[in-house]
Amino acid sequence: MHMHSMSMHKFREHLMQVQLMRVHGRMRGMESDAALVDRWRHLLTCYNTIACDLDRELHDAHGLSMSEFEALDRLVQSDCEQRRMQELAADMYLSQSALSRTVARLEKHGLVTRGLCESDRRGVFVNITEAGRTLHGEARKTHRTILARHLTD
Amino acid sequence: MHMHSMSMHKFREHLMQVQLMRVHGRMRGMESDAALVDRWRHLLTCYNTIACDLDRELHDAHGLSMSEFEALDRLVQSDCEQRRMQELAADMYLSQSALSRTVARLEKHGLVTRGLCESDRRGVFVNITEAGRTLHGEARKTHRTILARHLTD
DNA sequence: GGACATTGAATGCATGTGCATGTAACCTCC
DNA sequence: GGAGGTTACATGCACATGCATTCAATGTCC
Repeated sequence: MHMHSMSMHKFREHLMQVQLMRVHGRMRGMESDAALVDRWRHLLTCYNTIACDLDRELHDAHGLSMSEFEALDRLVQSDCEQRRMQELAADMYLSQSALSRTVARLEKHGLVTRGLCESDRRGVFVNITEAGRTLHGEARKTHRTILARHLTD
Repeated sequence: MHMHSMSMHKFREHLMQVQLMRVHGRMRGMESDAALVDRWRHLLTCYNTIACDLDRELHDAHGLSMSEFEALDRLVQSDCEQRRMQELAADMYLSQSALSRTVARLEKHGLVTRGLCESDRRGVFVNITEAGRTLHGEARKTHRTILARHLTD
């Protein structure tokens, strides 16, 4: 009987410790960790589902990769001529080298042209061509349709 | 006066048409298009910022790519032995071939082992090793830290 | 039981990406 | 004005990924 009382006491101590941990210790940290990971995985699947779909359909319908379309989209949106190159890279998620090659690809297909900047001859202007505008106009429909399919609540 | 009344009438008709368009026509469609693109761009930058950071730090600190860590994370989480291969590919965003190579890489570094499935000898089990568990335990801290840095409101 | 389709995984191939580096133009400080 | 550093872009390289294909094991229909 004495023994039983003791073990009960210890059990209560244990319960209290757990409760303390939950309130401002590790347990609570672990809970928010799980929530964090959930949010991250949700972000992962969202992004990958949409990006994959987008990339495939843009390619099949218009021969454009996602990055290429995003670049065209930025060029159309702010159609004042500026030293695009670095600004595009900053605005898009792409690294500088990746953007360089993306623009090279677009240029090869006649969708943009590279122009030298007079004031700073290191800089490079990227100008969208008429063909570029046209193709973007068509691809934009595909783009919006797919976004609507996935992103509408 | 009659004339004035007429043009006023036409003007009112025009206003009504605009309003109708806004309510359930093109104007509203255009507005939601812009909102859609905003949400998409937000998703893009969120994902790329975090993924880039995560990939770099996991690589520098533990020699793991993001996909490799995600695979280990899944293996630890549900540690019952199952015909992982295809389930992993489905659970993660990866294509079947990409997962095959990811597992090959992990195996080469001794973090997982491949095991044959007796009931269906086409299937492949993926088992995490002790070294894999250990490395995952360390990498998990880095992972959670970076998620917290970006995903905490 | 044997021909044909299907499934699970591995692999050849093309490609897009990031990192490190190269190269030219610009800037600064003496 | 000339040396050293910085900036803007291009390029060599390694590599992860997706698609198409291959190969073996399984399932199906006659």
